[in-house]
Amino acid sequence: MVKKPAPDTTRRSEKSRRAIYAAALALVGEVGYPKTTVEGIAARAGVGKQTIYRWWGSKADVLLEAFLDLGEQAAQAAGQEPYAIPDTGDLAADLKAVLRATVDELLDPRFEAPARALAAEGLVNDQLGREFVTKLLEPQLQLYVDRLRSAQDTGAVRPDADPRIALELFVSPLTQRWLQRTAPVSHAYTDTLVDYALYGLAPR
Amino acid sequence: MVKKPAPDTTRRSEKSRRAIYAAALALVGEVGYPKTTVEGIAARAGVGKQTIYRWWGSKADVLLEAFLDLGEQAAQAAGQEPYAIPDTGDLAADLKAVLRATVDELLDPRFEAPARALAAEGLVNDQLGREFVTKLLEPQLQLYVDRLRSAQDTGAVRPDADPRIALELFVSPLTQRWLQRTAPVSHAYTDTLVDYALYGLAPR
Amino acid sequence: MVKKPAPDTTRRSEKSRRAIYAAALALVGEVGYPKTTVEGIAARAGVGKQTIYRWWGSKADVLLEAFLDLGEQAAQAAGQEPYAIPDTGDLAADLKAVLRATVDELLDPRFEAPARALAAEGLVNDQLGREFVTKLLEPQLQLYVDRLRSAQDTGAVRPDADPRIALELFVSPLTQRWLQRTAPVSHAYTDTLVDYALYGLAPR
Amino acid sequence: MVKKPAPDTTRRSEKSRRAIYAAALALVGEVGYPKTTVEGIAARAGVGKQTIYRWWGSKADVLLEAFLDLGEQAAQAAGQEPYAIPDTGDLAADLKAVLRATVDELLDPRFEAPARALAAEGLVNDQLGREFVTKLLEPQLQLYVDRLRSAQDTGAVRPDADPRIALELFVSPLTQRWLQRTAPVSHAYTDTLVDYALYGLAPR
DNA sequence: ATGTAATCGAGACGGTACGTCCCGTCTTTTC
DNA sequence: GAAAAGACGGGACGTACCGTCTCGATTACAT
Repeated sequence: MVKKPAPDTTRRSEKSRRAIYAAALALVGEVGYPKTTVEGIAARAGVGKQTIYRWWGSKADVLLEAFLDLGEQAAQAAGQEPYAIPDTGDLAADLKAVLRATVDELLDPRFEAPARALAAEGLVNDQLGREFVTKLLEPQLQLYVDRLRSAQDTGAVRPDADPRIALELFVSPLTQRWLQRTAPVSHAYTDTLVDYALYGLAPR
Repeated sequence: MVKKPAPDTTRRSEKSRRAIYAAALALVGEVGYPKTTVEGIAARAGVGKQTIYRWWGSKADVLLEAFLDLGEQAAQAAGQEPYAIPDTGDLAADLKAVLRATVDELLDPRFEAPARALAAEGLVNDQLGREFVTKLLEPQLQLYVDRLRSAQDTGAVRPDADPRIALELFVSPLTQRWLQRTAPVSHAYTDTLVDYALYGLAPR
Repeated sequence: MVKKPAPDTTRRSEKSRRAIYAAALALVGEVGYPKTTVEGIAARAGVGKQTIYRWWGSKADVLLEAFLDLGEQAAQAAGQEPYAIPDTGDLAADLKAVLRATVDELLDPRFEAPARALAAEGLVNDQLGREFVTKLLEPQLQLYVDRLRSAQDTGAVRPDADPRIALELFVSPLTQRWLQRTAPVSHAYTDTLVDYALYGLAPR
Repeated sequence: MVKKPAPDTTRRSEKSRRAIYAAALALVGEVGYPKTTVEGIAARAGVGKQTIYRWWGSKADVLLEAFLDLGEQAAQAAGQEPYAIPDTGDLAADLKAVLRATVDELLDPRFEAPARALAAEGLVNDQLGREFVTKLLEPQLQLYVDRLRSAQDTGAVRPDADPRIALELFVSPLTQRWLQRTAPVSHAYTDTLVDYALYGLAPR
């Protein structure tokens, strides 16, 4: 197998990289992912196609990095953002707060188009799906695992519950509603999810 | 606006339709959705491209119909299938049974590739997403709504719980694990989901 | 070896073919052969690139056919063209007349650019060179062979002279001057060539 | 207009220049002129592309210089070569001898590829054509002019013949046969050319 | 039983985008 | 300050499919 020689990262044009990120995100937002083309990104970024192919393997790769970068930018802009779920002692309140923030983010049009596109591509493209999950999804989910573990310590959650599964009770429904547009998402909705998940559907 | 005259359905070639379904499903399984092309389907089905464009609007449409047809075929083959969730009086048992069957289906390679492809396309293509949800997803979910309503009548589920949200506690996690491959799905997993959803994460 | 299936000639678009010929000749004339691109020809002809690649293997092939067609058009337009060198009995006069006509043609800008381009490409591209020679050059030269043979019958040319070589004495110098622009060509020049060739450089 | 400052010739790397010549000639011989690229020459010569663009304007320029250099090398290697046509008093014999040597050179594969490539490029590229003719062709032809002038002094050639045209009678046919491959070249062929040119085609 | 109109397999067509190859320029580091 | 290295913006390559458009050949209905 002939591996093409890796390009020299130290010579890379930062300006072009930023322009490519911006163009990719803009195009996905404006014309949608399927109509976003490498050629279009290059033209919009004022860049040669080869500059894209030199550093990325596909438009999906570009978009993933652009999206990760967007997340970092937003994080920095928001000041030192916690990267942890608050722990006020009131689990229900903490989860509801975080999920409300998540809802707001999901409804932000700047995030929506690329996030949806990446999720879709990840379903069908194994390699990208793997990256999407490990780089974006898992770190988020881990925060819930941590908070639930803490709740188990204080007795707010049953000690035998598997936190990795438990978090799915409120996270997955939200994700699915948003991705598949089966129904609108709202703060009331996520509040309800938390209540159902914590206290069960069966009468107490 | 000139609407193209609807073709004469009575003259439609049943043989071609079936060949197109078969070719579409086979190709999606073999080379994946993105590499499946209308041209490829036509060639494999021994059919002119126009025959596809005459009856469907895109490869996604073809695949959706092919998949619906596949479902019907499977249903008929399986004899009278319930199209309802059993109601033995034991809600937990009934849900676990249905979800176990669902897991088995999701792991069937014949279903996996096209289902995943359609889900992915639906995320990014509004019109198809809508159809996917209404024709495939909603009917399934409605069965859970019905069963949960019945459970509310018998007092097994709190009367104030919204069944449409309640079902998401166990259905969405399964869907997401399967679609995004965040973790493997199994009978044990869905059993756990049902328990958590019914009895809550908080200690009783 | 996988030979791609020959396209169906009967379905070929005559209009596109003509448009491609016209575009190719125009572009070679306007921007020169090296800057003439398949893409440019397609755009100018209002044709998809594939339509060119379906019927020709390269821009050189296109130009060769376009040029042959141009010759046929011109021939038809000129009414019954001779396709033979006149035979008035006066060999010198006949050759001078034909060569003067050739000079006029070589100086016609409509012929010059494509002819020069094809000659150049033929030097470096064996396959095209072969075609250029057999389809364009040889038929022309054969006319001289015929006329010289006739001259040998009447005693105007030595019977032991090889006509195929003899004709080169006046044809090749003209060709080379024109192609390589070593010196201008004119009626006087070709007249001189005929005289030198017939009567020799040595004193009589 | 800003003319780029001429680089400092005294600092030029002789080693690189030689390597570039060698690479250019080798590549033209191996893959042909059209597939010979500046990038390829640079890589093969172990040289940066800029080093080529600093000293030459195009691959044609490089090849022309490389070819001229090759000629000088060959000349030096062959010992002090005459750079004049021998003058034994027998014009026919002298011309035949020189033309036989020329035939040998034309058939030498080391000369063939680059010479043909340069001739072809010259047909289509005015500037290079001009250089090719003045630097390579004309000096050669001038030798014939000189020898024919001398022959006119001794009465072996008619005094009113224009030597510049006369030489074309035997030189151009040879050139054309070789370049356009209309027919093979050989010693017998050039001998015949000389005879025909000197004594004419008409019976004496 | 025949005429006729629509579907069918086939595939050429005008296009768009692909991913690759080079162009000629520019920048960085080394000698 | 030339040289090796190679990233850059750009343009064209030749290919793959798109969705539309003719072509006969077939087919199934209305006469």
